[in-house]
Amino acid sequence: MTTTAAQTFPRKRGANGATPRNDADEIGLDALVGHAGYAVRRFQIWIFQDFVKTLGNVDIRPTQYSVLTVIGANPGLSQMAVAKHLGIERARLVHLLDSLEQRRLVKRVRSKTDRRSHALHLTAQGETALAKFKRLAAEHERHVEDRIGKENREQLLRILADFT
Amino acid sequence: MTTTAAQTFPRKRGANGATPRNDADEIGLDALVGHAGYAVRRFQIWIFQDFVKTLGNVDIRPTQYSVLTVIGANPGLSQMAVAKHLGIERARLVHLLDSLEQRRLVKRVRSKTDRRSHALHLTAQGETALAKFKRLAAEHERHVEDRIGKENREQLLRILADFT
DNA sequence: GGAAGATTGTTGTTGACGACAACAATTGCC
DNA sequence: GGCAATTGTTGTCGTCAACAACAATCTTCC
Repeated sequence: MTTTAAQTFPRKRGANGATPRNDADEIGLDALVGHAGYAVRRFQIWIFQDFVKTLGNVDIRPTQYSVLTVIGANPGLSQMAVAKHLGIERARLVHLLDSLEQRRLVKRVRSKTDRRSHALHLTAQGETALAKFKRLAAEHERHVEDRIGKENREQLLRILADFT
Repeated sequence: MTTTAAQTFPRKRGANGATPRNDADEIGLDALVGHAGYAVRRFQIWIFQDFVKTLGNVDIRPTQYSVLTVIGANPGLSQMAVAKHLGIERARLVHLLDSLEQRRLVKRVRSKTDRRSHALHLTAQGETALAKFKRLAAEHERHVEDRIGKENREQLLRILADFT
């Protein structure tokens, strides 16, 4: 391995099974090393799974969380606006909101100024729920720190800042 | 073609729409900033799209590329082995290989030693095709460099090295 | 003021993907 | 020799991105 990297990490991951490393078979991923997309994809899967697991009790998935967070921070947004700023398709957002509205976390209010659009708001229940979700999300974020290291996480955020 | 996506961060991304930045509306993503998962997800989507676009002419998707690469580097692997080392489910690999075998890039050979399993090999055609794919993948990798910077890309790879 | 065009929410379809469950063929173990 | 485990396969389910079409509603322009 010419990779001067990875000395700060636990070598093997036993129990949690997130990383399927070579177990004494030593197969060469070779050409895949050096591909940013591959590393990012694997990491994204890991992070996603941990998020889902950590917020499992409250049954909130990453996309749902991002929607709630944006609405909470910007009440009255239209679906179009939320979709655009999260990079979600508006068609997809419809179902997401259907679900969140059924759970009484979000409500759609017809806009007075533009009767095509809906103004999105958290319900009172949604507000308190979101507060809880945020605590759990922070816990998840600590898992990330534990996994890749505090400084590495910060650098990651810095590097990817303008994708947010 | 080569829309040569974004050489040095055009502040706004108009056409390709990968990065939905605020267009003079200035909505607060606020709470989402600081979430590694969110940044990674957005980045992953961007990188994925660029890969698909760059390898669009040859009709190869990231997962297919990773399968071909691993088989090319380790001829004779079983499906189980490939699946495990790529973190793909063996059920899913079946369809991937069906497609790649139809395109005469890969062939399944019944193993002599274990007649349950298939030894996977690239066809001659598959070898030359993969060489071309690798050149295109390298081009894609340059797009990543252009997008986030050379050092940042290297740091990213270093940070995520043990997920590969 | 009204027709033409754009936008917003909605419904539906397609395809890639991860997660599971079940099954036949085969192998390994005792 | 029999029984559990493994391998490839098929199928289902739910998430997600990408489109396309549509009705209701603005906006623009003549």
